[in-house]
Amino acid sequence: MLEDTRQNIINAAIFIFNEDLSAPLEKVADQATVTRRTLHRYFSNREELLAACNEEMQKSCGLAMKAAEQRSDDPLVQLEYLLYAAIDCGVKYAFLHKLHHMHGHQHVHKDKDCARYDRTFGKIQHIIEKLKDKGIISKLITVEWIAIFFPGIVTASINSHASGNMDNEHLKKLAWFSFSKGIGV
Amino acid sequence: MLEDTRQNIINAAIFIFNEDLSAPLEKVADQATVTRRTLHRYFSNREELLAACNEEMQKSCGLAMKAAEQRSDDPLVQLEYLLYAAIDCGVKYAFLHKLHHMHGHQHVHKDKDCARYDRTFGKIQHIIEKLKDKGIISKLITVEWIAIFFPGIVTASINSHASGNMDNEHLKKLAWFSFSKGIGV
DNA sequence: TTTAAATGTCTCATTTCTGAGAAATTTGTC
DNA sequence: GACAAATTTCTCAGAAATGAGACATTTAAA
Repeated sequence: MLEDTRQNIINAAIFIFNEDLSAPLEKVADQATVTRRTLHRYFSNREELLAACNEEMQKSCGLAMKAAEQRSDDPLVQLEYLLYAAIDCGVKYAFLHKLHHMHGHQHVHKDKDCARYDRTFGKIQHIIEKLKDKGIISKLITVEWIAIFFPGIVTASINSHASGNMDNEHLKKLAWFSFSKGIGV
Repeated sequence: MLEDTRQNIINAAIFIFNEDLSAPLEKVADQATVTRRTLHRYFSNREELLAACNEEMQKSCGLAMKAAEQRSDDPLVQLEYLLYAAIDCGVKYAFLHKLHHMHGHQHVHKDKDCARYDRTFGKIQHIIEKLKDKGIISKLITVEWIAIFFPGIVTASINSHASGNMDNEHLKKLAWFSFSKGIGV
């Protein structure tokens, strides 16, 4: 119950902060159907809560990405699973990505947190390069663009899932179709 | 000069609010290199400023989309121009889209503002349907997904543009490649 | 160069957000 | 049902954000 509440608050925070980073903590409490007072017993301030969100997102996304990658040896299949995994991570992926690409955030690999982020998502870039070498992906498409395109597709899928009028598995298939065709596979 | 400042503040607000809707107004003022006092002389409160942002985005995006559409009669070419126009609108497009798809915003066509938004971007959906009827777009891809995919590509392009390491025209071409292939053209 | 408009500076009252103590209430467990 | 833990309720003080008045300074245009 104790850990439940804590986790519950973190999830609520990720959900709220993803849309409005400076939202009052009361909104997070409301989202978690908890009193602001309770929230403060778990997290003494916004910074601490944000740190917990970050930890949760890093851990959760990290595990999901790693598991996805290990499901196959074929880089193209890996890429497909990685896309599905990212979509499954949902808001956790979206918010983590936002934090690391926000204006004002200096993303440097030297930073512990950025390094961890890079370790989780750098795989994708690596796979892309491999596929490009093999000639599976059109040489005309730059790696930089694909690195932007991938999270673009993921956040699009998450938005679609949020608006709710679509079967999740079908959605993922569509996302993969658009992504794979979009990089010239 | 007077209208300059006003416009300047609005642009700054769109930029800041797009990333952080509840950001203190001081951040907007800073972004506009103006005092908070000056900002308040133009907009007596946050709500008024947001309304002005909305008006600016609607007007600006509305004109751009209309112009793009009129550059051709071929629906596929229209779609391409619409994508370019949306990317050119940049943060204005991104924030407007966000506002109308935010959790908590009930998007109903009856609402004046939502209707205006729909009038501007409904064209895209209409074109998609036309292309689908003609068999140019794969029947397997749903219109709902494309309606999500389009803004996904646009925001991806905007993010890429923001991170700055890419030529704008090239970026647009890549975006169009990924979008058109991604919908099965 | 003068003059009016616009902006900046300093200040202040008000509101909202934050963080936490203390007691009452609910929840889960034995 | 009794007990302990967790949460709520009520409360309050301090911090931050907001909105605006009064006057100094800058800017642009005649």
